[in-house]
Order: sequence, then C-alpha cells, then structure tokens
Amino acid sequence: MPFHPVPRPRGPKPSRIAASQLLDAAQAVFAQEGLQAASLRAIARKAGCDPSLIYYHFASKEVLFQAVLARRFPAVLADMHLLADPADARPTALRLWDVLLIYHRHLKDDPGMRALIRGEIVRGAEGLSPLLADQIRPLTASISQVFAQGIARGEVRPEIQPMLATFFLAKMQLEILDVLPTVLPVLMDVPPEAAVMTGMRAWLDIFWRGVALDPSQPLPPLPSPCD
Amino acid sequence: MPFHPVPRPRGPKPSRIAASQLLDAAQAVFAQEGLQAASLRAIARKAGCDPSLIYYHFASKEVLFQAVLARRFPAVLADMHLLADPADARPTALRLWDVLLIYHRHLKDDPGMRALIRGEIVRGAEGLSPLLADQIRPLTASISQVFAQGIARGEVRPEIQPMLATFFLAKMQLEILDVLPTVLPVLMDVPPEAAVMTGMRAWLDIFWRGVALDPSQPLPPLPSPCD
DNA sequence: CTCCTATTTCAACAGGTGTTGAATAATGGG
DNA sequence: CCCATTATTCAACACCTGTTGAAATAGGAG
Repeated sequence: MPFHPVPRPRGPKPSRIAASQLLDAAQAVFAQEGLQAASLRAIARKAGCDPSLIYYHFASKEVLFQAVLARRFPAVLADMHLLADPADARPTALRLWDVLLIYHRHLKDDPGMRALIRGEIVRGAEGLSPLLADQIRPLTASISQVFAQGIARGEVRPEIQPMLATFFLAKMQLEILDVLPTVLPVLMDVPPEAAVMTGMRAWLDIFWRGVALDPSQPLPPLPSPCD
Repeated sequence: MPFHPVPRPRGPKPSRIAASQLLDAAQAVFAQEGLQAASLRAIARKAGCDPSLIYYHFASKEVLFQAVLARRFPAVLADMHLLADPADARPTALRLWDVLLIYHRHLKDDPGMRALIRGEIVRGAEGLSPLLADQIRPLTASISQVFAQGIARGEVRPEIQPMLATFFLAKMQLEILDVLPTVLPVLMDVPPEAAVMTGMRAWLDIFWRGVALDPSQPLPPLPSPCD
C-alpha cells in the first residue's frame, strides 16, 4: 500500500514562475557549472519548481541555454554596433578603450554571464559553439571594423589583421575581468576596488603599443566609465 | 533462471596492465573530456580493462587525476627554470618566444591539464589548491625574471611591471591554446594544423611591440619547435 | 603438486541525468 | 456555474556515474 504523507497540491502556485525567473536560475547554474555539468534539476531547484516545468517553456536543455544567451546579447551588440560607426572620428586608441568599457559595463554586474561565455568558448567547439557563435559573430565584426578603420586612418599598422586583433583584445578582456580584483593587489600595489580599471588600462597600454603604427606616441587620456 | 552465455575468464590477462598504462589512458581521456566529464568506464575501456582495476591502483578518480598531473608538472617547471638563467644572453623577444613554446610543448596534448590550471587560476589566489599553487608560483617567477632581465638589458620598457607582464603573456597563452585551432581557420586563411604556431607568433608580435623599449625593431626570426 | 598472493573481473549499489506522458490544480471566458 | 486552457507536478523510464565487496584466476614459492 503506497503511502502519500502530504499529497502536495499540483497546478499553478499562487505566484507563477515566469520564464524570466527560469532564465535567471538557469543563468546562475550554467555560470557555475557550465552547460554540460549544469543539471536541469539544479536549475529547477533554484527556480523553486519542478524540472518538468522547464520543458513547458523550453524544448530542451540546449534551447534553454540559448535563451539565456539571447536575453543579454542584443544590448551589448547594439552598443558595439554604435561604436563601429565610420563617422566616429576619435582616435582609434580611444575607441578601443570604449570597447573595453562596453564589455565592462555590460558584464561587470553579471559574473554569471562572463563565466558562461568564457566557459563555453573554452569548453571546445563541438557541442555548443554554433549557438554561441551566431550571437558573437556580429559583435566581433563591429570591433573588427574599428581596427580596419584605424588602418585606413593610418593609426594602426597595416599588417595587423583586424579579426585577429579583435580576438586578442576581446578574449583577454573577457578573461581578466574576473581575476583582476584578486590578482592585481597581489602583483602590484593596487587596492582591489581600483584593480579593474588599472588592469584594463595596463592591458590596453601594452596592446595599443603593439598594434599602433606609431607606438612612440603615448595613449590619449582615457576617460573613466563614470565620466 | 539467469543465463550466462559465455562466462568469460576472470583473473589476470596474458599481458598485465601496469599503472603507467592506466595513467596513459587516463591522460588521454581526461585530455579530451576534462576531469568532470571523463568517466572511469571510458578510461578503463581505453586501457582495455575493467573499471574496478583503477581502484586497485588508485584510491579514487581524483587521485588518478592528480597522479596524471604529477607526472607532467615537474618537466614544465624544469624547462622554465632553465630559461630564466641570467647567463642566457639571447634577445628577450626570443626568450619570451621560448616561454610560449614551453607552454605549448608541454600542454598541447593535455587540455585536461590546461582546464585545471585555468580553472584554479580563475577561482582566485586564495582558493588555489596548495599543491597547484606551489607548482605554479616558481613557474611565473621564472618568467618574471626574464622580463626583469630584459629591463636591465635595456630591451624592455622600464615602466613594465614584470609580474603584470608575466600575467598578461602567460594568461593569454593559456587561454588561446585551446581555441586557436578552431578559431583561427575562421578568422584568417590558416589551416587548423598551422593555427597554433601562427596564432602564437601573431600574439607575441603584438605583445612584444607593446612591451619593447624600441618597438620599431622587428621581432627576431622565431624558431619553430621542431628546430 | 599445493598453497598464497597479486591481479583482474563481475555484479550490484545508490544516486544522478535528460526527458516524457499523464494527472492535477488554478485561471479566465462564456 | 461550467468548461477549456494554461501552468504545474508526479512518477517513471532508460541510461550513466563513482564506488565497493566478493569471487575468480594466474603465476610464483615452497
């Protein structure tokens, strides 16, 4: 004889769980575990619902993952697209600084998203790359245009491959954002709260000299994001 | 009534499986799947034995993984230590290229190892497992010495912080090794088998110009690892 | 030949995984 | 008030995981 001590009520709870809440939970778990290791049960637990509910909103784990990405990317993409405007006559170094700032602005409050992007990029091409690639491609294209325009304006060495330079600049930015606050205070005499800005400037300082047609010219003054 | 069609013989096979063979198989599987995703059954299958046999030689999956690492790390450390010899009078750019080559030589076949190092570094300085920290610290110290010697010899800009430069150089190297073969063929017209070398050279080209006292001087010819 | 020990396998455990189909409850419209 | 739709849960499936205890075997020692 089966014993059901407290047959909890089925059906919708008083407070419904919106798809956005599921996305929040999914993002958090995906960020910590990665796509492969993250379990739907853990996501459901975090969202406070049954794993099956996920299948009501999303066709599969993979679709859920893609939905998490699709929620954040358009805003970053829009900013980056704006930056690539050919009419923008500011020095290329300054525009590249803006690239870093855009990354920082959109991802600083979202360590989950950073870990997610980083993890999935690193985790290898086979499984998930196609999903992520479709979102990332237009983004890197915009940055690449800034380099191409820099070459045309005689500010960037013509041997520089815009796409490759984009890859180096963006990848490093993505990788160091998380660790700067813990690493920089150890490496240099920098308080943790200033570590991100200091580290980003130091990185652009080296990178820009490596890419500029005239590296003897110092970086222009770089505005802080609060300006 | 259970039916045992062919009760295969138990006991040792004609050719015994040494612990080193298990380590080989484990390394191969860990390399392809990573620590978490690799299954003992897959390792056993590769080694041609039963999963239980692993427990005869190693206490757990984690112990097996550590044994795989312990086999690799000392060699990297020794190479890097040799490179930091102050008597080494070669151009600093060439020595930095050697840093990249050492990383590449020792880690190219071992994404599991790379993933572990990367993960531990991201997790922050204090969270680093003591075993790994003790092995990484002298490694970064060696690279840092090369930068310091470069400054002393008037080849590297004196403003460059050796530890910070080490951080940028080594972190990027660690991060791009995995993705170059899949990313570079897309970004540039480079076949996958040449992607790693091409990408490493391009990265050092930019980085060295960013760090050098006289960036107008081009990189010296960089030997391939086969030389 | 006999026994012992090191090595190897088998079978099972307890738990986790993505996924599905049916059942159920709340909600809103007619 | 009823009824259809929507949101949610339950229970189960088939499979995979790390791990363990006992059984079995081969080879060498006596």
